[in-house]
Amino acid sequence: MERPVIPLGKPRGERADAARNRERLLDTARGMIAEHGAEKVTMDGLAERAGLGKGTVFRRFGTRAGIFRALLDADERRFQEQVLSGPPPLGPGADPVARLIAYGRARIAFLLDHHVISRAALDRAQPVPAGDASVSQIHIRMLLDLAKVPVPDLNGLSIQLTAALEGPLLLYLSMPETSTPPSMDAGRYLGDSWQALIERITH
Amino acid sequence: MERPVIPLGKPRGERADAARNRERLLDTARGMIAEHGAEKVTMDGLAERAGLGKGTVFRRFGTRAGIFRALLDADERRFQEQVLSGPPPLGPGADPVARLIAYGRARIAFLLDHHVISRAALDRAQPVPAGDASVSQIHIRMLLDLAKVPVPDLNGLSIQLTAALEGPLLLYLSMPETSTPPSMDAGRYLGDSWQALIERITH
DNA sequence: AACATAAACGGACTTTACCCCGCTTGCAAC
DNA sequence: GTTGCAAGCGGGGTAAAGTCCGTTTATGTT
Repeated sequence: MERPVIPLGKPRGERADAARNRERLLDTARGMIAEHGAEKVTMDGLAERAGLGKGTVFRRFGTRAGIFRALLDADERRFQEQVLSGPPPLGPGADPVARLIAYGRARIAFLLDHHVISRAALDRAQPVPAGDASVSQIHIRMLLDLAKVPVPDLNGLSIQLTAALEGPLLLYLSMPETSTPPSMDAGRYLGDSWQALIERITH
Repeated sequence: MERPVIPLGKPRGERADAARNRERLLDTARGMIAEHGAEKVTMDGLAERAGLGKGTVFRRFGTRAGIFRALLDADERRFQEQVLSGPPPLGPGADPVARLIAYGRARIAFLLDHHVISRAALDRAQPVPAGDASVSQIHIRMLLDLAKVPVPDLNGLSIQLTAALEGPLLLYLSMPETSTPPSMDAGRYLGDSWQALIERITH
C-alpha cells in the first residue's frame, strides 16, 4: 500500500525489446553502409529494412548523425580499452612521450579506418561527437602532465594538440596533394608529422 | 560571316542581372541572419524575401552551405588583405615568429566573430570550405619557412598548426569549461594558448 | 492472473534542401 | 533595330529529416 518515498533506485533500465531493436538497427545500418555507403543510409530506408517504424529509429538515435555516433561508440570503446589497459607503448607502462606518440599514431589509424562513419557523424546542429574528441583530449592532457612538459597552460595545449591530431581527418584538411580519399600513406604521413610535433614540443 | 576558331576569349562574364541578384541575395541573407539567426535562414524564405525564385538561389549558391560560404568569402578577403599588406606584426615587416603569433590571434578573433556563419558553412557533403583553411595553411607554412624552423616536414607541421588553430572553433571543441557560445574570454584564452604553442615550437 | 504505468512503437504529417525544365532576357553581332 | 542564344529565372516536384500522438506492450506490483 505504502509508496516508497524514493521508488526509483534505478531508473528502470532499457526495456528488452528496445535493446533488441537497437541492436537490430545498428546491424542493419552496418549492412547498408557496407553495401551502398554511408550517404545512402536514410532513416526511412533503415526503418523499413529493419522492419521497424521510422518513429522508432528516431526515438533510439535522435538524429541521423546519432546513428553513426552510436556505431562509432562501439568501436571507440574497444579503442579506449587498448589505450587504457592494452600493452605499451599504447597502454600504460611506457614513457609518457612514447605513449603520446603511440597514441597519435593509433588514433590516426583509427580515424582513418572510421573516417566515413566519423564524417557522417558530424552534424551541423551539434557538430562534435563530443565523446571522441574529449576522450582524446583528456588522455593527451594526462600524458602531457605525466611527461612534465613545462607549459603555462596544459589545458590549452591539450585542446590544440587534439585539434592538430583529429582536425586534419575530421575536417578533411588537405592531405599532401591529392583530394582522393585518405590512404594508408596518409596515415603514415600524418603519424610521422605527429611524432615530429610531439618530439618538438617535449624537447 | 566567318566564325572565329576560338570565339570565347573570355567565357563571357557574369550577366549584370545575375550580379545584381547575387548582391541582393547576400544582403537579404545578412539581414535574416541578423534578425533571426543563421539556423532560421531557409532557401524558400530567402528567395521569397529577396523577391526571387527558389531556383535562382540554388543556381547562385548551389547549396545552403554555399550561401554562408559566399558570405564568409567577402569578409575573408578583407581579412587576407590585412594579412598580406596591412601593418605589422600581422602584415609583412615583422619577425616571422611575431607574425605567426599575430596571425593566430587575428584568425581566432576572426573565427570567433564569424563562428555562427562559419559553422553554418560546414557541410557534410563537402565539409571544409576549402578556401579558409587552405589560405591559413599556406600562410602558416610561409611564416614557418621564413622563421627557419628546423623541422623535417614543413607541410605536415603547417597542416597540424592550421588544425590546431581553426579546429577548436570550427569543431567547437570544448572551450575551457562552459558549453556556452564562445565569448571574448575564449578568444583571449585560445590566443594565449596559440602563442605558447608557437613559442614552444620555434624555441 | 490481473492491473497500472511508463516506455516503446508506427506511420501520417510537416518542413526543408535540392532538382528539373520550360520560359524569359541580357548581350553582342550584324 | 533585329536576331540568336547562352545565361538566367521561377516555381512546382521529390526525397529525406524530424515531429506528433494515438496505440500497443513489457514489466513491476498486488
